Amino acid sequence: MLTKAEKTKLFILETASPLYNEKGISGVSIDEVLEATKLTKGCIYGHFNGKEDLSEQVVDFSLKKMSQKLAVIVSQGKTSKEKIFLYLDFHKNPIDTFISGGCPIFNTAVEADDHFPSIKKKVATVLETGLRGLSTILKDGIANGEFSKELNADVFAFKILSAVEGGIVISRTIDSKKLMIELIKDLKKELEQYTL
Amino acid sequence: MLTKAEKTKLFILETASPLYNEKGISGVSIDEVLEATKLTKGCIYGHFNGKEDLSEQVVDFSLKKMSQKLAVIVSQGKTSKEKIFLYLDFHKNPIDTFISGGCPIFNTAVEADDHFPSIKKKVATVLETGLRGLSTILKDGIANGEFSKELNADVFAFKILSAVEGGIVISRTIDSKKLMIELIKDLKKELEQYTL
DNA sequence: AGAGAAATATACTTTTTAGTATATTTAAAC
DNA sequence: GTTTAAATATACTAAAAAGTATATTTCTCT
Repeated sequence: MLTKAEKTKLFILETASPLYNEKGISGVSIDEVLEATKLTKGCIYGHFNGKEDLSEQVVDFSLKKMSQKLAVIVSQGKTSKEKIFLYLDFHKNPIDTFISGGCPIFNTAVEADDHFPSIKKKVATVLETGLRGLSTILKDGIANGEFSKELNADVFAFKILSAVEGGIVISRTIDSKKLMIELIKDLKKELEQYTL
Repeated sequence: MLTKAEKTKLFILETASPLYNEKGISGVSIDEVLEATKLTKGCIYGHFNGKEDLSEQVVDFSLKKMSQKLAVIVSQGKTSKEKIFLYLDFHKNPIDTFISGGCPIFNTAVEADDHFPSIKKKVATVLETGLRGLSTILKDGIANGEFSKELNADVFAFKILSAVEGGIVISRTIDSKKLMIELIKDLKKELEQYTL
């Protein structure tokens, strides 16, 4: 059973998570978190050591939540191909995302890049794990005869991840998921070419 | 000839541009712009109506600068294939970018997405223009017999843009351009498959 | 159920950041 | 070159945001 304090902390993280994902780390003030949670300073500062600590923990929470979700999605697939297809299909709706505001991994990567070194490190780990995950699925597929040896797993993993994440941002900005859906179809077709 | 005021304004935009690109709109304070330019409040507020106006004009400046650069790059190519290859090659070094801090179009797209509607509109236009540009090059290539009719210009344009932009962000975060270089090779190879 | 500890609320201070009023300097047109 | 308008600097005010001290409530453990 969770103690009240643990529940409250989780509630803060859950509530602040979309806020940070929409507005970015620098775009969110403590007051906005108070407003969103309807809690008070005493409470927030009881759970976090300050703005920086709060930001880091919220970002961490979002990154973990997103990573776990993707891991679950992919794990539903039996074959390697199914796993990749599930991963792709998960991104069919870039407008309404799992956490509101787009992909937290990517959003954080863009913002942390040049001025949040500790957070940048965390995102780097998440991205590297994601890349390795996709690449491993593809390599397994090659090993068990699903895919041709011609398939370059590392590069195709990077291609999928880059295209999907990039596609989300563009789709959200131009407010249309049409091209995203076609991109996913296209990436599937590309993988099919390597299917034995 | 430029008047002194015009020069100063341009100098502010030039100097603030990488700052905004690195830290994001919400991450930059007026004081940081003063520090970077070594100018004073009176001067800045003489050229801009406030933080919002400054932000918008800086972002606008960066977007224009980047778009123009890309247009020039692409225009160097004689054939459609050359144009696309030049566009791809331009992104071989995602660590040291044209404007420091990555691609301003993409960075702005991510941040403006949910809480800077007027800026979001501007980025949307830039992205749409970029997409149309790439797509037109591909269609021209099909029309003049460079590429097969099998090539879906709109989708491939979106794929290239998404993958390249996404690839930049990932490469910068994991601090390695290795996969980006391979991605570019791979995208070239993909286009080669449609070359007649 | 009651005592002690933890969590939360309230009211405050400090710091940071944005913005303004006014003086001074510099550029451009005559 | 002098005048006038524009550009820039200085010193200030206002607002917003972060952070703290202390009181009160609510859990949790015996």
